[in-house]
Amino acid sequence: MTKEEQIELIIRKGTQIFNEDSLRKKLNNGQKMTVKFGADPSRPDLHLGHTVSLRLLKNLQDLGHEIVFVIGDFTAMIGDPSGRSKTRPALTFEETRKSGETYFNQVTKILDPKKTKIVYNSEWLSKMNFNDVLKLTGKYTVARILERDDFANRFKNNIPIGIHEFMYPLMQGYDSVALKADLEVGGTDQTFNLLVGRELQKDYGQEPQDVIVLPLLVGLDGKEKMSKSLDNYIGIDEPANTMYEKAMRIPDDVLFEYFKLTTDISLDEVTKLINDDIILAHKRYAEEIIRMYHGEEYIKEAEERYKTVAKGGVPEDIEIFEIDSELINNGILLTDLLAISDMVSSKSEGRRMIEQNAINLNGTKNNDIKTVITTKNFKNNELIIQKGKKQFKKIVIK
RNA sequence: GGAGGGAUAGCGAAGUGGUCAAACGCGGCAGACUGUAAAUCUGUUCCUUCGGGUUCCAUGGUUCAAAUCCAUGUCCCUCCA
Repeated sequence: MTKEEQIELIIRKGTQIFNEDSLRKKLNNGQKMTVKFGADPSRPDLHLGHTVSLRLLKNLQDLGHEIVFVIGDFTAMIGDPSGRSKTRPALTFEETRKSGETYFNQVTKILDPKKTKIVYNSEWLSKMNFNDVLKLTGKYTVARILERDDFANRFKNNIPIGIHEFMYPLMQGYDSVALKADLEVGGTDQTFNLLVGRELQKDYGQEPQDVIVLPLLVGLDGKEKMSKSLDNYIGIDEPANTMYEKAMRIPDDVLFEYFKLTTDISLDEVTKLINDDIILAHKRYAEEIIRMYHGEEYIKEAEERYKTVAKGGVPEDIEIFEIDSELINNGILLTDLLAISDMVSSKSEGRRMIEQNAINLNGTKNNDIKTVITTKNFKNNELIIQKGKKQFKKIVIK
């Protein structure tokens, strides 16, 4: 690929670019850029959604630019005092460094570690005194902050906004000042914050960074953006088998997006694949991501396995639950077994599952809630319980 | 500082003394149909030894009986200053 082609590829990926002319100039003159990318330290498990940006960053690295990941440890260490996001407890210094390390290890699966740097924004934010903070806040107005969509919505719907939340865009923007960033990359949900960086840099007498806004990858539910917490993700660390399965489950009408955002296959080819045979297109996608994150040699096995399992077969890598022989010898109610092996969250739910004909014991449906499990139900010392189509557990007597 | 409104299951939202384990919608799970897709239809969605037990922000109180009434507290919103 020529340099011109590489540049075009980079430009093409952004849904929005501020400012394209300036970015082209910087890319063309070959001067080494500092490319800023904000990272969320609380969830370092990478999935395909992250790879949309990472792949672009890789393109930039290939042109010789330096990628700087900014870990927002400052806010993470304070925690969110509003109490509404209980999922974000305050982290200790050590914890933030550790997740930074994990982050680095993961992103360098795609990126060149030599051209990748991790920094923590507490390095400069924690040194600011109240004067500095006032100076920073003085650069912006409430009205301008309220331009941001999610603030505007919350305000309109009477959902509280903490003052500190108003500060987040400013803090993120200030990161760009501290780093003297030339370019920042982020998802469409970050557009506002990315632009604040530009404004602040101007105020602090710097050349404003350019910004590439990337589309967000929608999750396997076809609705929400891909995220671990919604469990609609394909992780790049997941086994090839799982990737294959999940790839087949991508809703048809977003498959094109997946190809476009996460692979290098030309869009013409993708269009053809999808129009010709949607199922084959899914398979092709599955092969593609397995090739990228595991290797060619894993494809065949994953495909074979998918075929068997799809036909109603039983996967081979089932989670095992060991049970005391005493319990089995005395006989245990199926509802109880389901509950203690964690297949259902309560005995009541277990009973419902049985009643709804969702439970399969070693391949045979069982809808009697009074079923008692004894050694007779075991074959070669194992009992495979299937709940619904996708959940399996192998019970083994200890 | 003053006046008023509110907090109900994962979420949204009814319910204002017994008929409330709490309508309805979304989401989740399961069954049918399929391509382990979507759409659609059906069932289900606090726990339970199936007798019952524990829920409607918290703590006290009134009552034979409280999600519902009263007191205090916590949090949120609106208007005025």
